[in-house]
Amino acid sequence: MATEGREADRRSRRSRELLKRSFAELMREKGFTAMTIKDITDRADVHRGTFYAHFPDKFALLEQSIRDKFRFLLEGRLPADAGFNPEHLRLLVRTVLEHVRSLYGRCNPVDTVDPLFERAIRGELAGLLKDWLARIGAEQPAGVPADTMALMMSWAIFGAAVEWSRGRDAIGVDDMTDRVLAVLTDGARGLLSDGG
Amino acid sequence: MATEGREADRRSRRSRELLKRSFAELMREKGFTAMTIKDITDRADVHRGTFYAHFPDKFALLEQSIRDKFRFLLEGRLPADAGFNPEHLRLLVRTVLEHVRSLYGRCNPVDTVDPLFERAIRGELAGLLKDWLARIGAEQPAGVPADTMALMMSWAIFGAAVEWSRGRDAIGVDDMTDRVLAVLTDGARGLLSDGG
DNA sequence: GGCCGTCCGTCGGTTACCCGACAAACGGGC
DNA sequence: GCCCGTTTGTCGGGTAACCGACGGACGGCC
Repeated sequence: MATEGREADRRSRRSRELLKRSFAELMREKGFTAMTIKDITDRADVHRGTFYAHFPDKFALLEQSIRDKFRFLLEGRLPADAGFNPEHLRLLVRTVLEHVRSLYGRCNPVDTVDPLFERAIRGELAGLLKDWLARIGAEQPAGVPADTMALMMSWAIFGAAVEWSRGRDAIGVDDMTDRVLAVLTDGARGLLSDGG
Repeated sequence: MATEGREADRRSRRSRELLKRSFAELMREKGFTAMTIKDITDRADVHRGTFYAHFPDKFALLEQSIRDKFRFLLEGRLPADAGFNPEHLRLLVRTVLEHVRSLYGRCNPVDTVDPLFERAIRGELAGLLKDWLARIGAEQPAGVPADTMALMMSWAIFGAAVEWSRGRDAIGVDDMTDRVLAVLTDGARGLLSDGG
């Protein structure tokens, strides 16, 4: 499986890259369900067995390619050395909102791979947040470990994005971003302290 | 070394191809003497040691690439199932004449790799002729084995081409082709029988 | 002269990959 | 139902490629 480590053996990196590339091409040409493992490996000029050394099945490769695409999107908008601060968090939230909406379009577009998309994007999101938090170093106020914090934030952001994408009463991206940020930074404190 | 066999291991074929491709690119970009083995393998994304598993040195790769180019040129002009007959032989001779002239240009163009070019093209030529003769099957009139016949023809054709390329008194390609063909098919019989 | 950086060619140990074959699951046609 | 072709996922044995290090050759520079 090789763990996607970035300093892996040269051969491993190459095979992975070849598989991803040919998968992307076939995605455009005949779509996900139509393509077969052999199609992918033939085009990548790689033995079929090698596929299974890298991915458990076709779905894992799809998920990986979604993650890659999302990561690529983020790298284009965020500075390379981005950390956990209001400005970057705003950019992040906004990007997720737009990306999810563009995927979900109006109705749910894809047949059965829906939860796969969610896992992929949420996973990438959580990973990024975890990195940011780790770079700050300090523990969170209430002794919450960074992992938990990152995970919950990723769910929150993603959930908001999905809900917003489906909603008929579409408020603007900017407004929605504001709301999400407000919840992320302050939580429900306001409601608990003075609300009923 | 892997003997260039066409049904070799997939990995072998791929590495070879990557090396050749990156060699060709570097040939255009910085030339033969300027490029280093590491340049080639870096671009091919292949370990330096792998290079030596395929080619003894840079010169062997150059020779191989010349052979490939010449073979490609021939495949474009000759039918795939070409055999030993007057029409194909004429095409072959003509192609060699033109190719050699285009390489040798006016003066000798390349520094020290001159004999390398000769070996490459002659070798390819002899191989092709040997295939043709083998497909006919029958032995030659005087019991000359096909190998010898092919080898001598290749030297003859190539020598004529070189001489013609250098000659100031340039007769046309067609005329020269005729002459070469005449010698190839009839040898010096005419001179021996009635000439002095 | 001596020093240094680069390139060459080779080697031993490790690993990712290839190959062919296998059983199992699926779908389509009779 | 049964049969058949295709795809899937797995496995054992063999091998090409990787990696890192080595000694040596070459050229530039002080």
